[in-house]
Amino acid sequence: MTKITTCEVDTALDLITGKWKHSILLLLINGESLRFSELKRALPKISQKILTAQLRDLEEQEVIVRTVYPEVPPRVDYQLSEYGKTLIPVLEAMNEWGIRHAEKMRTR
Amino acid sequence: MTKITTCEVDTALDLITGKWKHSILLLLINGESLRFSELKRALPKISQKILTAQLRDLEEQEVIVRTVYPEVPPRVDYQLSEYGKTLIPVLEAMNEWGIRHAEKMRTR
DNA sequence: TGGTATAGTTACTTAAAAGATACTAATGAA
DNA sequence: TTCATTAGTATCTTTTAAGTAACTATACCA
Repeated sequence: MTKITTCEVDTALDLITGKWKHSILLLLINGESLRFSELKRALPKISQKILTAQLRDLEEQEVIVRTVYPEVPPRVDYQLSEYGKTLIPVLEAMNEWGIRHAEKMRTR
Repeated sequence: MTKITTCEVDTALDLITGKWKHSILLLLINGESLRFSELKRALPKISQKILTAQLRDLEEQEVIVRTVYPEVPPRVDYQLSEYGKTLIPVLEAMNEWGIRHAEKMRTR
């Protein structure tokens, strides 16, 4: 077994943490490709500024792909990159743990 | 496949995020049981206040166990609970992803 | 009598993340 | 000519997380 190191875990955490990033990722996992406005609608409480910032972060890490269509009004869509898909097992592990944890907290 | 939900992922994230929590967890995974002062030494830049706060959080979620020995000077040690050990696969998934990500970023 | 050790607490400050609100460019449609 | 649409920016404010520094209790040891 490879030893788990703080540093490598940090790297993965950076991509998932923040109030919104993992929600964005999950939408893109489940919904294929989504426009800016669709993400905004799916996360009604996020502000445009924050949504933009988070998307830019994810794009910079090459986890999502941003496609601009030269139309008016503008159209931009976001999808998980092939690379981003490698995050799915990580989110799955967290999801499974979360389900068990919720159950545990419910029955105590 | 179970659908990954924001809410369950959130639960797991809460336990791992913050500047120090996952480092504390990793120390306890690798080092069995550690005293407050040992954790402090292992994380030289954390303040006592924050270390206490993070440990209390983890204890409240039943992820770690706090044992007080009625001695003077006081002795308190912390260890992963059986339940806490169920987090190991989650950290492992993140660790593996982190290693691959580091490699990718290095070779681009 | 004063110093040392451990595991904290308390009160205050700073930095980082997030939020609110108003604004823009370009085009077509009424 | 004005309005609607989309994907943003720019500025300012608030909230949350983290950090700093000083203080405490208790017993032992010199």
